[in-house]
Amino acid sequence: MKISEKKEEKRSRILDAAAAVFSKEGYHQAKVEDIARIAGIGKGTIYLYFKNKRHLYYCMIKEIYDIFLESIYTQIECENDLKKALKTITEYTFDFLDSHKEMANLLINRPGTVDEDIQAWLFAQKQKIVDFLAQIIKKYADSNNCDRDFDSTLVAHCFVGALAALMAERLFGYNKIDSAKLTDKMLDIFFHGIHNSSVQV
Amino acid sequence: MKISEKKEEKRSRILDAAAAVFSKEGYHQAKVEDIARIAGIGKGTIYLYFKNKRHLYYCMIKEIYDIFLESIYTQIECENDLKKALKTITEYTFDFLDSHKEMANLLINRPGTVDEDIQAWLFAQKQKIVDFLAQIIKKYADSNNCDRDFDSTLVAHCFVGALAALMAERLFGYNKIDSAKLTDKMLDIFFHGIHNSSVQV
Amino acid sequence: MKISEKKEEKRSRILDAAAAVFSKEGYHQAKVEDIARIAGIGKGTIYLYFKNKRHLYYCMIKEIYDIFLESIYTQIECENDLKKALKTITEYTFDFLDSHKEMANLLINRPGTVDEDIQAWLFAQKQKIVDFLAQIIKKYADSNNCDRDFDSTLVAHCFVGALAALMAERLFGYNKIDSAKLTDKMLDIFFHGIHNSSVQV
Amino acid sequence: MKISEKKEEKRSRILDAAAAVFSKEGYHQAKVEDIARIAGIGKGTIYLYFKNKRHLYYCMIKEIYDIFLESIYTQIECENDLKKALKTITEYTFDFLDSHKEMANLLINRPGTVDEDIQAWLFAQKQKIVDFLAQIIKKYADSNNCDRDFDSTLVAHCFVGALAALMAERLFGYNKIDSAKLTDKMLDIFFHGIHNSSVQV
DNA sequence: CATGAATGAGTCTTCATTCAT
DNA sequence: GATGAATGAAGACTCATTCAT
Repeated sequence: MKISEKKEEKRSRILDAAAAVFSKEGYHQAKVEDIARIAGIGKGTIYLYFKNKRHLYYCMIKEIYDIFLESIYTQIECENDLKKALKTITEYTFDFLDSHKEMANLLINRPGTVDEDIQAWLFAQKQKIVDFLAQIIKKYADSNNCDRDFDSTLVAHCFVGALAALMAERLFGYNKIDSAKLTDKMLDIFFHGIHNSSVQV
Repeated sequence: MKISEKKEEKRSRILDAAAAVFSKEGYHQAKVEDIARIAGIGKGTIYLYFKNKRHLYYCMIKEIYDIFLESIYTQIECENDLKKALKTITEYTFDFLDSHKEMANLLINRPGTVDEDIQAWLFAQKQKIVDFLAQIIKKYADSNNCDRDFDSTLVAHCFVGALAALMAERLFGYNKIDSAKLTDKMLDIFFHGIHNSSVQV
Repeated sequence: MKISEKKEEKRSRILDAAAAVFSKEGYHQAKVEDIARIAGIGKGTIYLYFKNKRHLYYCMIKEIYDIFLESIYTQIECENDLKKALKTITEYTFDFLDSHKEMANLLINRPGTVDEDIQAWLFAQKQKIVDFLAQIIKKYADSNNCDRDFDSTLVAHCFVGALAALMAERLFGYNKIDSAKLTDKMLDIFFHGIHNSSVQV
Repeated sequence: MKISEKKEEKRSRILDAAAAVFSKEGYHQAKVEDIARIAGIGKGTIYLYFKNKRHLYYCMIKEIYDIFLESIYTQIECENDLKKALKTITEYTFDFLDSHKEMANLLINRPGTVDEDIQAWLFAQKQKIVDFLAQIIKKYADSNNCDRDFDSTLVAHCFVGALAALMAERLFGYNKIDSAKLTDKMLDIFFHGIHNSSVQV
């Protein structure tokens, strides 16, 4: 127990260091030796925990994704109101990335840097998010006897895309209004569009 | 004149080869030698036209962006109807990427691969697009005496994000409906949102 | 006593494992960790018995040589008939290597793999064998009032060389006739040469 | 023509340097960088001529063998007298190794150091020599209506083995009598054996 | 005593870049 | 101008050895 805890703790230290270095330098510029130094361990030790640099990168990204997705799922699972669900997701996303700035940069601006396998994996992850969203959007549309006919998957893609764009923007300093307000604004557009509804009345 | 034409032509050949290789391999996997071979010239010749690999990459991306942006601007400049303008932009974007698939992949999935400078430059380009869109959206909102109060820059970000997401999706095979239909669907969501407006009436 | 017996037994297990691994992989490809695993002990334990990898290799080879040489000496020591002595040596050598195939391969095909010291030691061992043979050949020549004038050391070298060559051949599958027959054929050549003696008569 | 000559010359320089370094250090201790330095070129240049260290080693050994074998074949091809043929081979072998001492050491004492493929290749080369010898021995036996019944391949193995043993001995300083005398002594043993023929008369 | 987690020295190999021709 | 042979800096990875437990 103690040993496996220790190993887990060291593995975690390596992943943290990897996150820091990969985020700052990008995959190719990052040096394994730097990651080791920052983790406070020897170069060779990394290879006791991860098969190679690529594998370390993959594990690091995977962990971030897993934490993120699991958290989202947990928060949403009992929510039946679409607006509330999307609000939760959006706000959580903003907050999550606010507290993982470097990783956010990596994920948003340098995603498929390594090779096609990892690019495909990242794509699959995004697909999962989109499917999840599409599902709850569909439920909403059905339950509201919505007369409008929209492709919920397409809607989900747009939503995720918009979210990603706003996060990217946020990362570079613009628009540091708090996440709740930003969420409200974004959802307003998403739910009502930009059409001047007053005209319709 | 003849000489400078020849030079221009060779420079162009190099950029094309670079686009092909960088798109397929990504920046770091791409080898200068391969680019030279595909361009049908000697390795050293590339260095007569471009300072180094990084510069070649930058020039190549810049050219794609310039062609793309200029084309957009030209098509839009006299358009006063927002819907028509966005439709033109969206459709053109889809078509452009359909005919530059490899570059699209590069730009969407491996953007800031090289270093922070290029990442910043790419960010600036995107900003330009967003600003341009925000401007025409603003004009639309003002001219319609729109009662809704939305941040046109934020709207522009969402629009660009959604567009990017749909293009990424398109690249990987889903949703091969023609660009005109996809554009219509997307704009519908963008203008009217997903809210069940029938309820409101 | 019990303890030292236990130690001896463990040392022996390590040497056996070393023989197996070194034979299969060669000195440089062999990993200390593999030897430890096969010996069923921890990696560090090996270093309680042997100073380092090189020393382990040396001890292992030395043990094989010691067993081999001692056995030869014992079998020969009272033999006065050269032909019988050589027959015994040759047959025993073939049989010994038949039952230590991997080691045979190592000793014959990858002898001085490690460094000059071990190479020199191996050379000295071979020298010992040659000297031993030369001695009994000399005795034979003297006792027979042999009129031919041959350098018994040179003869011994030739004999050992031929023996080694036939063993190498044997290792790779050719000539799987039994060792007794092979011995007879070889000794016939050695004693009478290939000259057509019938012509002389 | 000039270029290919130059390339050939450089390739040759690398092979010479490789022979020097590999002979002195053995395959695994040898550093590619040292070979480059001794060849008077940059480290990377070696990789323009040879796929990798292993390939360089293989090419180097192969060249030595090719020169050696071709020379032997040429000298022997018209020789019908076995004794003269063997004399030529033996003497040439001694002289060749006298003038390629380091390589001789490598070939004799550290042959299959690298991996099983190279070991197998070396074995095949030796086989070729043995077969060649066996063939001329057979011819001799047949043409002399030799009444003795010996396996010419086995004889060839013994001969090659004896030769190798004497060369090994020679390398370490013993027996620096000239190659002609050594050859005579050895062939005498080989043709007439050690049996006291005087007894037979 | 025994262990195996940790270490880091050591090396091959790649490839952007240069420069003599 | 154009070339491509030559270069060497740089970095991932291995594994013998140590030492805290």
